[in-house]
Amino acid sequence: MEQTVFDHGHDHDNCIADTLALVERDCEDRKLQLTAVRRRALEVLLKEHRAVGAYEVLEVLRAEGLGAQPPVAYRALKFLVDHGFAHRIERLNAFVGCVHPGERHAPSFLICRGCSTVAELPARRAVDTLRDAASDLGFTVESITIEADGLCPACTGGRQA
Amino acid sequence: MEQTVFDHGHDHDNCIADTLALVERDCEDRKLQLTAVRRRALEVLLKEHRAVGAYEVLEVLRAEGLGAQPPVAYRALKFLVDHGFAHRIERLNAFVGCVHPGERHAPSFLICRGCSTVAELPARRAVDTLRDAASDLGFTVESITIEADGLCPACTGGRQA
DNA sequence: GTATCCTTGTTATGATATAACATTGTACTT
DNA sequence: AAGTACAATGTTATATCATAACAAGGATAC
Repeated sequence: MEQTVFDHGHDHDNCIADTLALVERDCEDRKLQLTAVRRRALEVLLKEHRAVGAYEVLEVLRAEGLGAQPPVAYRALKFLVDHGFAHRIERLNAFVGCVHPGERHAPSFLICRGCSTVAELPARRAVDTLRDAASDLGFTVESITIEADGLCPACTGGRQA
Repeated sequence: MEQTVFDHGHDHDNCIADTLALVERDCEDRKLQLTAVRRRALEVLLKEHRAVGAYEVLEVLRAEGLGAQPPVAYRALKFLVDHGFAHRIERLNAFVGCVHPGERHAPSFLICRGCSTVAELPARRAVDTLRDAASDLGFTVESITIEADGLCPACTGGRQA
């Protein structure tokens, strides 16, 4: 079974550090500038496996003198999303750090409405199927969003009904 | 192959009338009030196989004295979505009329970035697969969004690159 | 070292969405 | 027909999400 953020025993400090290291590496390889603003924005996302709004990222940046206006946050987030270091969660108009930065992947997301935790699951099969079906209709797919709302293991059985 | 709004020769007037009739029927059966506001909102959506924003719906309602403030439009749209007569397109923060009202179905959407046309495709398989995968992780799925952005047949090969 | 491009800073505004509360309409009961 | 309970609408005000447009600073490449 896939390892996800719902699992216990996932070492979060290393999880952040490892992902950051991967992203740094990737940026060097691809000559991308992981500037202070962008790096900090990514750290904010990675700190929690939860969808974080642009204005929430902005608050942190602002508190640290890294940018005070919305476009700063939106631009940093756009950079992260464009290069596969973060994903936009359409249901929430918010963002999560990517747990497989750099790797080509076809993610789907499980979004808990109890705690806002977002888990990323591979959805290669579903994506290929949809692409093929679209192609049969003459529709050229450029990007796909697959998101499920519901309750995570920790929030199931509680009072979130 | 599935019949979609990309097909030529689809008789749009009948398409609207037929869908409305189905919805009326369904509302009677289920004792739902298809009020003037709700009915008109649905007509606006059905008129075009395109995602329509809440404020665009509101403009029509306002012009016809059916409600002047945003909550009126949002409430009508919520009614339509809640009862399966319309779908929300997360990518666009907008709405489309459902082409299979009443029927239980697991829709996915092809969204053309050229002309904003939205086609609905069945995605039973993908939905079941995701549900199962989530279930294995202890996550209870309540609703699923599957959306693809791209170019429809008519817009492909043009200057929309 | 200067031209170029990328990134950031800032102002202003646009677009989407809902909370809260008052009023009206509908349908069911007696 | 009056009462009552609930559903739907109307309205004000405001929250939340997002970007256009332009100015200035910083990195890189010749």
